Amino acid sequence: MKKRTTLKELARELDVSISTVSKALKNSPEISQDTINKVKAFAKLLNYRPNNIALSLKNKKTKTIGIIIPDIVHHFFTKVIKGVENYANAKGYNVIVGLSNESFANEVINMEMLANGSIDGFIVSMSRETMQLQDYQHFNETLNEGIPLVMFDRIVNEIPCDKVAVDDTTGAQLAVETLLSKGAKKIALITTKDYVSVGRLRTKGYIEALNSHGITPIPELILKIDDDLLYENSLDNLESQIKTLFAQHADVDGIFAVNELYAVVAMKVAKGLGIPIPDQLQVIGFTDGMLSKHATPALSTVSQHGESMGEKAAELLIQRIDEYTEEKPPQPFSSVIITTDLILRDSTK
Amino acid sequence: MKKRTTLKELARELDVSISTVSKALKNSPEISQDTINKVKAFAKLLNYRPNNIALSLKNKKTKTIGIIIPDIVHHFFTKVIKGVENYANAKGYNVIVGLSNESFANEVINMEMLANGSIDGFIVSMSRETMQLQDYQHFNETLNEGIPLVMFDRIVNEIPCDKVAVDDTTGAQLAVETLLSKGAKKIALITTKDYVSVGRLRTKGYIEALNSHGITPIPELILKIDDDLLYENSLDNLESQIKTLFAQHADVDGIFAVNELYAVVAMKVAKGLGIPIPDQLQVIGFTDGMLSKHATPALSTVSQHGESMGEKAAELLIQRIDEYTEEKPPQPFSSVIITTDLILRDSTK
DNA sequence: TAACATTACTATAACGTTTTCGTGTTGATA
DNA sequence: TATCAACACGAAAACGTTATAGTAATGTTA
Repeated sequence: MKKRTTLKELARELDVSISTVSKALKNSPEISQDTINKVKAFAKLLNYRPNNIALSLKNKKTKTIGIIIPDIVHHFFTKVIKGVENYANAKGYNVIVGLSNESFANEVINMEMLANGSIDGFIVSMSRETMQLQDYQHFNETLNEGIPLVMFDRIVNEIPCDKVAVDDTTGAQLAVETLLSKGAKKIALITTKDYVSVGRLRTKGYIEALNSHGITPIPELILKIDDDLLYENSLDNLESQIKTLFAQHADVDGIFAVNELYAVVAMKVAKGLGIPIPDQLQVIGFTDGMLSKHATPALSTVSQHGESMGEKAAELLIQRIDEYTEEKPPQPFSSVIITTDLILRDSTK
Repeated sequence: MKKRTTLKELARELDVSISTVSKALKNSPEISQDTINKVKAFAKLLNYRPNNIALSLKNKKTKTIGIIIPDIVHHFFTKVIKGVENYANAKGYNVIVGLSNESFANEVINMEMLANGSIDGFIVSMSRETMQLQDYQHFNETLNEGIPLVMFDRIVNEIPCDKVAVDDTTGAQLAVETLLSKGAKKIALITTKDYVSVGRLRTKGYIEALNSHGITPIPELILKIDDDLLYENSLDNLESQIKTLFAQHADVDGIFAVNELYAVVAMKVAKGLGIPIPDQLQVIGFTDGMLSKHATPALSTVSQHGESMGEKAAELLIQRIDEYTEEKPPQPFSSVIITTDLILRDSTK
């Protein structure tokens, strides 16, 4: 268990100054080829590698970016992380992950932990609680300190920063219109409470699609689930609500759900009630994850391209970091929309 | 966009020395209460927070740990990350994620990137390629440099470090024995190639269970899938292999699969062939993820408790880091086994 | 009142780099 | 042979901390 080799040690052993060693390793023209060779050979021998922390301190940049997400067990978020990693690593950045667990306090703590010089910028998707409380002070503080921030997926307009979002409304609209075009007459919606932006927007898409087809949305067909359910095992409540829906509206022949779990649970309930899918009931979900692919029947769904979102977010962030460090004039903030794709599988005709 | 406040600025503004400011903020008895109050008030006013990087350089520890995994889209790995985060954050550590994408080169690059002072220790699950190549040099180098390492899940004995594993063999054995006790006579196995340690060990459990019941394993009933399939969409090959199996051995009445995806695909094929589950065919998988819970029928499975594994790994690592920094005598390496649980659902009788 | 403690600070080194600005040898030039 | 580049290197500051050692100005004691 040896200590890490430092420039100082190399210098001492080679009987030259630290400066010389540093310059030699960087092929400085100030240093003779002879010395360069000697230093390099010796450095390789001792397996010298520069200390990143010292470099970070000197350069005032850490070459790492922090990503704060509500939950990592969600397939969508892991896709985003993967995208961020792809882009960031290629650019020589590391990625540090903070989990808020949908809690405001955790989000704040995590960001504070990282904002003290550990990272050059943030990529964030807000926790549910933050959206509820509408307290965005920690974001604004971060921005004020000169730390760039890119928000994705769960976005709010109040924060002046780059954003990457999914075209939730359009995606939902297309899904519902597809259901209509495939013959569904009475389409139910399973969504989240309105404070979750993505739920709200997808609900909007659902309503717009119906309206544009001259159909008046029926409130009873809209199930607004408390998002807690997603993260606990207590899906029973969701199941019973869906059962009630079927009981009261036996003629529902289409379901659009704002995530794949809701969709899969709906299918499960329907199958339990002996309702054939897609013959009597067609279902479309949102987010193309494991569940959609391997459900029976395979779920038609709106694919969000999480990996692309992550890549785009990383790109925007690193651009912004460069802008700061190179003291370029600030560009206006961009809001990138990643378009969705409708993937038709066996839960639709 | 102000600059970060430093001790130096506080000192200048307050017309005292940097040392005084530093000590005042730490309530040093050397400093008068008067000055302490003044400094603290001013520091709060300017929103001073110490620069982590400078502290890292000084303390020679970064308070962050690196976790290197083959893939983040796997539910099991995200569970582990969550466990690591839980424990690490509670101890004031950050978690930095590196993805190897199952590639040896990526694993090496990622570790090198982090080993240059960015982290205090590693938690690693080897990439598939690394297991194939059996090249563990980067691990040994890391250890030689005094950076502690904890391996989990995909483990190899050659590396002298702490380990956290699942009792793969026992778990598999129990699963197969349960299948037998529930009346299955002819049990097939869907596993990975042998170089994947977990696949090999679970296969061992399968064989031992059969042997202990006086049943001779039939090679044709053992499908060794190339793991590539897991990560691509090309599950078709797997499906066709399973179909062939059913065609040649119509009397197979039990399947044990070494992961949940294989199990779910097997169920899908069986359902396609009109084989009723669990009446005519019982299935048990490994890893309790989304797929298992929401498959129809819900999949009986061996639960690995990924979150506990992550927590344990983090605990071992941080213990080891403390041991290093406090220069305690080295403890022998521990190999912790996280026991599995068999969760019985609807795919078994 | 000289010696010594105590108080409340300040100066400085150190962590491992990079970089700017010297500086002492050479060899060439006038 | 005095002057001046060119060359090859070293010293020192800087990044933001902390910790050790030093130092004035007091107060206390014999």
